[in-house]
Amino acid sequence: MYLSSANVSERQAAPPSLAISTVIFALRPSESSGRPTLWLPLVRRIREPFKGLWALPGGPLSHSESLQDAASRNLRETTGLAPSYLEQLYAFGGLHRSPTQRVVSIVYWALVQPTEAALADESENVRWFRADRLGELAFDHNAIVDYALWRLRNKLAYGSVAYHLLGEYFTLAQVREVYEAVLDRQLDPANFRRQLKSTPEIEETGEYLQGGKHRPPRLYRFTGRPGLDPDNRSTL
Amino acid sequence: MYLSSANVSERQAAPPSLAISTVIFALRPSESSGRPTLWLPLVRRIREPFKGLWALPGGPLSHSESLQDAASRNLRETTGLAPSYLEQLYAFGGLHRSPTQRVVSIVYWALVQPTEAALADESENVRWFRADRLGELAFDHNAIVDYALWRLRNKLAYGSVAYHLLGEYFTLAQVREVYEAVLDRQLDPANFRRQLKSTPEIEETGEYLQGGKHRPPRLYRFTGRPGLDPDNRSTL
DNA sequence: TCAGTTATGGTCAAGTTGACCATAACTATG
DNA sequence: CATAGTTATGGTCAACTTGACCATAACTGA
Repeated sequence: MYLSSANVSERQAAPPSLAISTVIFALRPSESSGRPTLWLPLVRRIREPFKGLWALPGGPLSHSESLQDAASRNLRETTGLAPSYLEQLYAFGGLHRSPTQRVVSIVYWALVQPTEAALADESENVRWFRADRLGELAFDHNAIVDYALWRLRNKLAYGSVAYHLLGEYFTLAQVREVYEAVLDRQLDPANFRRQLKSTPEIEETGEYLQGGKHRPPRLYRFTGRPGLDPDNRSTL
Repeated sequence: MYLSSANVSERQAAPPSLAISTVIFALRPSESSGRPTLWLPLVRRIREPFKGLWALPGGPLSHSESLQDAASRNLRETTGLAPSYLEQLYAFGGLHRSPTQRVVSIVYWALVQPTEAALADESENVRWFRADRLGELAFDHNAIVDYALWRLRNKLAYGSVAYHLLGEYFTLAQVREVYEAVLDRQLDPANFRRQLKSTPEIEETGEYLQGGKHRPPRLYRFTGRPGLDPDNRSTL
């Protein structure tokens, strides 16, 4: 018996509780191929419901913070990370998301750069998983991750989000690898580079990436700003 | 003095309240030109804060309904309308949206067909306004409508939403008028029709629209399904 | 009957995209 | 120290898409 002590009528009287969760994506080299792959951190449930299962990092909304601030905070608290991109994903409010009470979750999604991601805290109860190899998660979190992946692929196709998975300087081949990892298909290097070169937000630097095994590629820098959500409109 | 009786510490102790609002769009002929234009229904605030100002229809989330159901319900209750399209827009949760308490609003946007819209209830406290001629609205509702308009224009450019502003049968010129009204620019009739004819979801019927002043246009029908939000994925 | 107007089909040039080829520039290895 | 291997980079070509524009069809109303 692991239901909360509230009975049915008490539960209906209480307002639906409001939580913030975040789907955090970062690139890490795959163990097998070494190519960059999408990973995300999950936290282990230490209480019922779904005790022992992995879940998205999240928590309640505190009073003095905006929704986005709450997402930033639980991202920092669970993983120690600061996101380079953070956007609202969706508000999930189905009646039976949690067996014990009605919860409305406002979910954000975030991208972190690989230098950051390498430093991320990992522990008994916080672990990174490949986005394409999650097991069964708590609540409706599998569906949420699926939707976040769909959104990531979409945003990638449009424009400016790929660079937030990379460091400040990058080669065009690294950008292509991001696309290949997220979209899960090969892209023609020459055609891909032609497209990138035609976007004015990608700036050529004078530098080259040294230390590789082959011809050293030129380094580029992204100079665009992310699109404007309602949350971010004021910050311009 | 129109603050609620709660003092600051009491306000901070109470959880942020959760509300659902809806931006409802419909096409109506402009009074001046007679061409179709975007309109939306607003309700007058009869209480503080913002008493007397116009606001988006909305209300609290009841316990036994999903977020989308709540949006449908307050749409029906305030305007008597059933939407042909309904999608979550955004969750607005800034700290100072309401001067009296912390409110998180999950906002939906809806499209209704003109036959429905013509029957919509209108009263002292519910009135339709041209989307491009709203005055100052209560709360942050001007910003919310702006964002909803932005989303509508976007979705229109992609694909399938225009038809939800029209009846079951329509001419290609009517579709073009929808685009012209929403995007607020003229489109070349010949090029526009070429694009529509290349989309397989638009089906030619044998019928023609009679009674016009000129050559009778052929009637078409839309056979596509709207895209899949998290809310609508199960319905397939 | 014809002038006015919308519906509809077509052409053409400019731009974009995917498939593919060729050369440049580096490392590693014999 | 030459050369094979590999990635970086630039280019071509045909198919397709897009916007500007022209022409004809088909109806109404005078």
